[in-house]
Amino acid sequence: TGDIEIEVQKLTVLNESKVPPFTIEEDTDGGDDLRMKYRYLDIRRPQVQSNIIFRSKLTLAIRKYLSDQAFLEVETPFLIKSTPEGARDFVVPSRLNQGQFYALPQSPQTFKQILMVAGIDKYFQIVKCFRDEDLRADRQPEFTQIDCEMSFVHIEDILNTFEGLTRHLFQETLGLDLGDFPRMSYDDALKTYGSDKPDLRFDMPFVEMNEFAKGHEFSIFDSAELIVGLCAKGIAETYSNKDLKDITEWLQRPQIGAKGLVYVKYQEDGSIKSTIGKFYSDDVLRTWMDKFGAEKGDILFILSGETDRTRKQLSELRLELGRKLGLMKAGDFKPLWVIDFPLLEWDEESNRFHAMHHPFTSPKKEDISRMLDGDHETMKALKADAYDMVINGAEIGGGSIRIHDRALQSKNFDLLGFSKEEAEAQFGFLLGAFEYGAPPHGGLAFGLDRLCAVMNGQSSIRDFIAFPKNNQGRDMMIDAPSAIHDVQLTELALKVTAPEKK
RNA sequence: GGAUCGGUAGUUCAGUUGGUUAGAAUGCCGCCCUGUCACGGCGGAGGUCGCGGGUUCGAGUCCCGUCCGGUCCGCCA
Repeated sequence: TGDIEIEVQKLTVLNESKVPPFTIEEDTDGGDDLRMKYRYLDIRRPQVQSNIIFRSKLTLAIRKYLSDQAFLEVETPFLIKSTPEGARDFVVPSRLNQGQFYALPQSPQTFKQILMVAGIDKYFQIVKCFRDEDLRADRQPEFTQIDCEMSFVHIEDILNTFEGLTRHLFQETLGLDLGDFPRMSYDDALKTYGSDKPDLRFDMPFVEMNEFAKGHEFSIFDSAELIVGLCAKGIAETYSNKDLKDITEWLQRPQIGAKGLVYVKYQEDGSIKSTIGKFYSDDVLRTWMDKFGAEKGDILFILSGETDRTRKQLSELRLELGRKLGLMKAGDFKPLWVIDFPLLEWDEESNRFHAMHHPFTSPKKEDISRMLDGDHETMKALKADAYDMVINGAEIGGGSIRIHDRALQSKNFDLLGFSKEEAEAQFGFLLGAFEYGAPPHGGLAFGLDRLCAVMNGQSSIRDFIAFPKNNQGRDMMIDAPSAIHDVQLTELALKVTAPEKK
């Protein structure tokens, strides 16, 4: 800012530069595509540069904190046997074993568990993971995890340890005290916010309305599995008919898929205006206001239909209102532990159970006996010692207490549809380890890129990664012939793309 | 795999119901100014309107196809 003046006496140009394709300044005029093509110019911009500096500082703070807590950083291999379930694997052809492939790890999960059996009681690793799935603003096919595991611990130990780490990181890098993280069960999160990663920077909780909204000859509500609404404060006078029409249409887009939106306006003069005034008297609608804790000037938004879908739709509406009404303030951080996830998730399509977290997750102690001889409905209701850390509606990390008993692990594989042979072939290494006094253990993994993005109030993780992937990724690929130049792959092997999800 | 938005100077974009020579800002080049800092003044260069086909007297604009990109859904244990 002009504090220092330099009198130039001699100027040597070390190397000339062409005119850059976009302005290399705080605010560039370059589009995403151009910035990626000339990433070496883009990274010169203060914005991107400070992101990369931040990431470096953050990983240093992580290593320091965990080391001080006696965690050991241990590397695990990248060229490994494929682990089914979950995402598609990236594969690498093997030179020595024609027609065979390595998979790149989706996470070092089994390796870190083996380290627990091996007596590395506190492990961490800042490690690349690979999942062959489509990109998103907050998702890259290769991404970095802060991967952690501890032996002889209960769920409390883990939550406290990594809440401590997170609090330390915010304090150290942003000078912010996050305080104690609130906790919420998975069931409550879905019931109250329609999401397993609610953004708590604003409240706007759901109110379920079946009990008092049914039985008024409004057939849409009467036939719905769930009627649920939320209250938007103080917008009744400013939210126009056009706004209401727009938000309804927004909800009806195929991505969200709501059938329609019911609103009840409680206007400043005390009058009620609603799409369903024909079925409900103003007096009845006023009693609704009490249930929502609504006051004059508020609007209730109500959706109905099948439970899961309706919750999800209302959750989208909640977030959209939060954005539109400016309730997600920059610099505001609201962390949350979501706990007590279900162990299993029934998949209608493949007609089998999937692991909600992963196949090594332990059911809650009190659920173990029910897991061993329960029926289908019991299985659906099993809860796991699994948890997610959520900050501002972003899933920052997640983990679980693992199974450390061979028999229980076998039972879990069984439930997930693995045959004994398949389980042995895929996970024999780990199952064998469990037979030698495996300690109780558990851990979690943070998404480093997401943590960086959330801490800096950015929605995209892209600018924390020096060389991110774009959707095509062509610039990072080589043609098959040169990739496998000295491997005599069969025609069949050449056609292999990636193993399909089982 | 699906939905949706977009592709026009180096860049970011505008371009009406189809109608002369396709514009703006910024950047770039030249000259002038020299305490400026988003400097200012004057002048100038720069476009196969993604690509291919069609309709039309006439297409940046309408239709069909195709390629590329963004966002979202599916997917992401």
